[in-house]
Amino acid sequence: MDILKDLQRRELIAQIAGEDLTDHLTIGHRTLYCGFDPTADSLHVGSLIPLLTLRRFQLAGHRPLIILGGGTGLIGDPSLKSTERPLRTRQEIQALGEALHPQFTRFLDFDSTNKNGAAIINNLDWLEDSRLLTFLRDIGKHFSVKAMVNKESVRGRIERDDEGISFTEFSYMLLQAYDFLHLYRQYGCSVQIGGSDQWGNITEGINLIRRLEQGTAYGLTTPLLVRTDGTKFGKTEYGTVWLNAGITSPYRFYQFWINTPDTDVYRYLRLFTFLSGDKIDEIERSDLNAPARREGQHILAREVTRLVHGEEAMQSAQAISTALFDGSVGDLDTQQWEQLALDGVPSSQWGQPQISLADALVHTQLALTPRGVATAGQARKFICSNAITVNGTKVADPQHTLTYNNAMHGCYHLLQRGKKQYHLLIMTRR
RNA sequence: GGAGGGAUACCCGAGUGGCCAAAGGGAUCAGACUGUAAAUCUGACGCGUAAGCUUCGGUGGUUCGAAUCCACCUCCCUCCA
Repeated sequence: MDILKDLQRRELIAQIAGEDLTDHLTIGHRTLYCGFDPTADSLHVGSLIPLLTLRRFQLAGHRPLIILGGGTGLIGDPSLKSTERPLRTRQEIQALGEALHPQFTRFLDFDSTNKNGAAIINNLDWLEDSRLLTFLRDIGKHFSVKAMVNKESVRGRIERDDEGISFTEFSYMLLQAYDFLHLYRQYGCSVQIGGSDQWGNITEGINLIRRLEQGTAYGLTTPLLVRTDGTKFGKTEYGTVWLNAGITSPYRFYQFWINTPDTDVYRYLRLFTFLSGDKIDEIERSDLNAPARREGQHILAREVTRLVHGEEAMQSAQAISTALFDGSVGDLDTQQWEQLALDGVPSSQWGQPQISLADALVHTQLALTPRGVATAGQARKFICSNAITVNGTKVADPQHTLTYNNAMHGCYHLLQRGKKQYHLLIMTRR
């Protein structure tokens, strides 16, 4: 399989550095890398693009390296960022790095007995001990400030009157170039991939390798994802969609993909799944005949959730979705209710044997006014305007009261406002 | 330092003595239609079941009655030095 052709068909290539990259990848099995700086305690859906691209390369026989930016994270990448970031402490960076570590292992094969087994390497290992004078003489001499200043990734910061850039951040591209050089020397790593914001950093690395090693290295960037409606990819009303199941539940994750607009779904299938291009075209064709089925969204949600959280979590996310959106809440068993309570929907407890529906809507914050406050008046309005569903049944009676008796399994009341806002009220018994 | 203009609800913005809880637009939320979509239409959008209560930068004042008039204060903008 021609990996580049596949990537191209999937629209995964923004830019390529090195004209003969195809030959390079065809002639032999190569080592490539992508860096991830620990800027949060979880990766998010946006990180999936480079991560899955590494996997695509691995499936094509190449060896992927993940560089955990324990060193570069201490400096901060200014690329295409409009403001200077505050420095994080070493402890913070280390903690974030440790949190990210397990997330990488899911997507690649780390079997070291395989020739192309993946590895995770922390660039703190070599950046930590580099010596300032040596670095400035041996590495710094090969960088032209003029060229660096002209990089699109920092030009905005330099040209704007109201924003600046510290030398610390400005030096970031030297470190990343140095990483590439180090990996080229130590691991024979000849290809770097990254998001399109990394283009400048990647090409500097390639230049450095050419100058110091007379070697040829390559770069490939993936496009910046923008939804067709112009909103930022990976953000929802619930915030960023993270890969960590403890932060973004598998159910919420599944829902994120289910809600993909039609205009984006086939592109996402290409970008985020390992279904073949032909298969995806086929899905698109069949959806054209039956758009109401939204086969594309379901397949997308299934595939990506399985990939990130595993078969079991995907199944339960799917079961919860079906129960919630097809109004068959009564079908849920105790175990599924417990899971819903755990991370499926927001939930809270109520320690008394009854509560009026209106009060419950205030208590659970579902009766939110446009200003963002939950009030009794708003609760009544919602109930009277037919917006409230309790355990799958519309309730329009403002006097309705929740009790043990009308609860599911004696304690669960699934409150729903509108189509998508849920809250699980659990009535506890003393 | 001098001259002028301004501050209205989440945002923009109309309102210059009562008919103002305050036009209009956007955002948000709900309903209808749908496919857990888009578009569209309808409704809600200070708090309160209601009577009513609290709002128009702040503090006082004039008035039967103030977002509106007066005084002072705070902040913003423009022009002249």
